[in-house]
Amino acid sequence: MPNTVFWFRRDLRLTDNPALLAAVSAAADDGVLALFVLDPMPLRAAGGPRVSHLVRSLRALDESLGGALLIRYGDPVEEVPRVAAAIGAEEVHIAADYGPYGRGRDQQVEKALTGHGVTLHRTGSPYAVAPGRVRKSDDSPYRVFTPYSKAWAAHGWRAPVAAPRAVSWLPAHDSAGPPSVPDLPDVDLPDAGEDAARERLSAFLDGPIRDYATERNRPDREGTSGLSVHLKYGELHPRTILAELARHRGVGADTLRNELCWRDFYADVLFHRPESLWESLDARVGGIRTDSGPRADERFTAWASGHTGYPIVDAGMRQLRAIGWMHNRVRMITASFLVKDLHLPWQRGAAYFLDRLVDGDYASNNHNWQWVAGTGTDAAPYVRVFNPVTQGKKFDPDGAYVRRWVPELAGVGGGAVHEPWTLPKPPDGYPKPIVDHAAERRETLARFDEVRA
DNA sequence: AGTATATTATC
DNA sequence: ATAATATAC
Repeated sequence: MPNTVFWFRRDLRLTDNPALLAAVSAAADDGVLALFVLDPMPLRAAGGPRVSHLVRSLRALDESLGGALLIRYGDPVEEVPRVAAAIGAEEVHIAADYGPYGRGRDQQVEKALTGHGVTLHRTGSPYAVAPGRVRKSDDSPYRVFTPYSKAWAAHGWRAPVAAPRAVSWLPAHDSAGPPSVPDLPDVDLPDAGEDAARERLSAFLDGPIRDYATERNRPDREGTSGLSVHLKYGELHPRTILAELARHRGVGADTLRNELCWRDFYADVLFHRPESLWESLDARVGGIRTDSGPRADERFTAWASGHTGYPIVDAGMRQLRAIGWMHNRVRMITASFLVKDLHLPWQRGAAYFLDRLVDGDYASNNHNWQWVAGTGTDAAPYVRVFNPVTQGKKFDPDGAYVRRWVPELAGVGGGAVHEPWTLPKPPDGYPKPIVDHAAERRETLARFDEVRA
């Protein structure tokens, strides 16, 4: 096998990725150099947890492979041709995702490689079923989740590949260090790397999966799978999870399988309709009146910084800012608040989430925002407006989640923390609600009526 | 995977 | 009186 360059996009997506692993293993067995050339990392403070996870993940991978990975951080359009030339590479493998979307950089790299005598391969899909594979009998894509999920289950998925064999690598000789990681808050971030991912999966299957269906909605407890970040960085392949789930029975296994199906479904939607990343799938609902201007900007800032006066919203936004992760239930609540209570476009919130989330995935994030906004594939016959107080009381009944992330409310006991404005002595330093939920809900319903008419 | 209101069940 | 269930938007 000739010398080979492997370019992985910002998301590694190597682990258990059959095509990529086969190519990497073959190259490694021949003693050729394999490389990771990455997009420039977002080094703003906002990306801190993400940069941290990526660097730790790469180091773990390097360690598991004997410490001989050549890792470069830089613009792939420049770095891939440079490295390919330096090692006389005849092949370049690109791990592409989402098909039409995201091909832009690939094409730029491809263009930069023309005339260098290299063969370009696109390999790998970080999904259980590759986007575009599950189709209706007339070959058209599914537009609704439930029929897709049935076809997805019927389609089935390959078994995950085995872990890579022991490999012998040429010594790394690159001097470029990793990007500096911005100062991170003093909280525990999840461990990075394949071993950590598999440990998390085992720990989840050993217990939490039993009550996953309900506990996953409790931000005050550790009831989620915690696997999203590992999926994001390719430390765990969905097929690995599905293979393990096959050995478990029950509603918990069914629920996680369904979540993985959502992930595949939204990637599939993006594959077929790449414009859906930032354009509303339902143009009519997407045309709803939104607010802009200085007052809207102030409200956005209050939302992003966690100062809306609605405790569950503020707790979520502060958790996101602190650790680059937010509980999924709270993601829905905070997203609903931005769109339905503050009347801001969903794209603004989606962009902020992508900027901050360590597990932020284009397809899942943006299509879930469309779901919340009512512009997505899910055509509910009613307008979903999350009530932040009801949701808080229901899913954080004791208020423990709010107290953990909103220190101004730490002294308020029990579920009353979800409506501090009703307390005889509202705590100092915590803002009053910046809008009245009941009034804004009516406003949203009225604006929906405008586009429905 | 929503919310508000009405109805029925349960203490 | 409060909780579970049903229904409409």
